[in-house]
Amino acid sequence: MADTRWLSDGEQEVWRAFVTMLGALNDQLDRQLQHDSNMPYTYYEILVVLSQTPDRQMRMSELAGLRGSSRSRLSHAVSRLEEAGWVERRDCPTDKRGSLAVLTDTGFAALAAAAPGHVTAVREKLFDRLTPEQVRVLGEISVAVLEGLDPDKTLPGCQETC
Amino acid sequence: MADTRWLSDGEQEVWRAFVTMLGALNDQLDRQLQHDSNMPYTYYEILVVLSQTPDRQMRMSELAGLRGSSRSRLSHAVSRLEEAGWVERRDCPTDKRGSLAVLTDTGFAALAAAAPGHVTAVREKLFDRLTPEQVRVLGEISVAVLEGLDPDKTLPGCQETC
DNA sequence: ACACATCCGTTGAGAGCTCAACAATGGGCT
DNA sequence: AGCCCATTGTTGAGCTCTCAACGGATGTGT
Repeated sequence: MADTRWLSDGEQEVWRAFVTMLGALNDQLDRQLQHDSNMPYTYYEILVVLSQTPDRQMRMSELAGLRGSSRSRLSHAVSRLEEAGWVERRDCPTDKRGSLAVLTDTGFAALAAAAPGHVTAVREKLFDRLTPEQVRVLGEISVAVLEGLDPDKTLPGCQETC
Repeated sequence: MADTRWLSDGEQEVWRAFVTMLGALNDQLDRQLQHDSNMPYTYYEILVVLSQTPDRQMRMSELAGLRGSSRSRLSHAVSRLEEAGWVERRDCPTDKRGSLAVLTDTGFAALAAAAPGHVTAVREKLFDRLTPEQVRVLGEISVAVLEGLDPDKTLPGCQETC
């Protein structure tokens, strides 16, 4: 461990700026959604995925895997979404172990109400601040980093969902 | 609100990749620290800031502001760090309202032990995956986004700490 | 001096997440 | 069939964060 490759001064600066930016961006987007639509960002993402599904429903396990979330986390989240009336659980017809998460009409309406504010925030905080070239490179970077991350999580494929 | 400027297809792709990358990166770095050194990333950051201070101590308020953390969050965190024996609270001599967070020798040792693993993880997961040009642009992007974020949080200046 | 607004740090309740343990089902192997 | 192990989803405890409220100190204006 004595031969740790420390970061150069330049890398440290980038890392520091990157981490600070990440934290602040997350904070502000999460706060916007929580304040205006009363849902945390992670729940918003769940609703989005369900809404893009043909039947507005999906196996719990698939839903979790698609978003790099643990089963436990998703189960807790869906319980909470159920209390809000935005999602319902249904038994999976083909696998007695399984559950389906189903987006309700109320849930779809809540999502539709939340989306404009969220998208506007993303645009103002992120895309409006960057040149097209920077946006392009940001995409490259994201994909490059994702490919190097542990086993599972490359970009979620669309085979099962589309 | 009817005239929301939605994201283009390209922007959606970048956003999706970016968010996924962010989540996975955070997850893995946090897990590494938690697993190998038994501290969450946010606590690690607190120790780092304190260790870079001349006296290894800082006002609670300044420490919170420097990292974009709420006072409440920092107070809870320092309480926890105190239980671990890594930090101590001391009264501020010039302001009877204030408290100083002081890094203990044990805390410094814990930080020194945690640093190599963390830096290695950052290098492997992030910098080793990127070209020098991508690193440069990532820095640009981070600064650009930071400058556009709400009032307080530009890059923390070094006037008060250095 | 005195009142008033502001700032500092803490506290407690509640929400979301992680982790380990668990019951129930499925699927492969003999 | 029966056995073994993997998979699915849930649960409860513990931790961190947020939010609102608070008591104490500061300093500002009159």
